[in-house]
Amino acid sequence: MRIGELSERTGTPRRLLRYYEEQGLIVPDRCRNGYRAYDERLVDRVMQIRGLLEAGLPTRIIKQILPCLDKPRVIHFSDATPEMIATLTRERDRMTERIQCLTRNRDAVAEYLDAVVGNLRPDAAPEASPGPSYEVPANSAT
Amino acid sequence: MRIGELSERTGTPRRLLRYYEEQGLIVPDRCRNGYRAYDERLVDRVMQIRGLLEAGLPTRIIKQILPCLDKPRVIHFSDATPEMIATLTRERDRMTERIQCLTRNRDAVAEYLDAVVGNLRPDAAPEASPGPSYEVPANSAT
DNA sequence: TCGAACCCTCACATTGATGTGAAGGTCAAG
DNA sequence: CTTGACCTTCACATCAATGTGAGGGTTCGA
Repeated sequence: MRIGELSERTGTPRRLLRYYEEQGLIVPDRCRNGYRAYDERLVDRVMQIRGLLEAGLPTRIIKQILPCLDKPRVIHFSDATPEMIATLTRERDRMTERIQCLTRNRDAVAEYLDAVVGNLRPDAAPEASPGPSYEVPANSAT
Repeated sequence: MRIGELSERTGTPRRLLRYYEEQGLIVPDRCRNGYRAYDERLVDRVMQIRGLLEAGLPTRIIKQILPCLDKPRVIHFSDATPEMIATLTRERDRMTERIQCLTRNRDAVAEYLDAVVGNLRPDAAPEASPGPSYEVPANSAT
């Protein structure tokens, strides 16, 4: 497929697809006329890239971990230098930290929301703890 | 404490502490001489901010979710406008997506690492062995 | 043959999070 | 009083990710 279709299917601006290529994250073929030709599998890959970028990983790191994520478990020993192992280990741990931080804070936000909508919408929420120190204003329904 | 101590205790450049203040994420007092005076609790708060930034949240969003995270569960109903509820819900869901994306990819990296160090020596310095790619025979769990 | 809808490269602009440094005020110790 | 280690504000620089558009080629259907 060409860049326009990939762009639509991934919700990614063409500009960024070219940028990811420039950063070495994806490597499309070229048609005879110079147009980029993307493999079907790049749809998933692009969304994976976007997710990782969204989660704060820089392209430099994404480029390094992408080869680990291919379906047929193939170990490229040329990539398995000591530095690469160290990098991957470090990134794995950093990702774990991010996950923990995000989880903690997501749960706190969710708890807050439960408390708020529990007061505003008594039909949708299960019983929250009896209100310790927050007060319900007299607000109109919905 | 003053900015230098907070900087050291959080591993955060002074520049960034002033930046976070400019963005409304932290609000230090001021001594009579104009120096910023930080409360002890800001140590945790700054590290929380850094974690969230690291995880890809912009300061604009962090500013909005921070008030939900205070220990004594106090609902500020002035913040509980419909737009605020919508924002928090959206951000909660985005955080969940990030967590899922990070978890998937972290696990893949971890699996890859397990396979690699499972073949090399898990503890000693691995050797830089040039060579082609190998298919790793079906490996069991660690 | 023309126009619309694609594609290309190149290049500059912007945004958010940072780095860096200048010019100067405060304060404790020598 | 001076020096050094703090602090202040201001401002410009950088970096990665992204926006935007100019200038131009390709393909296809009316």
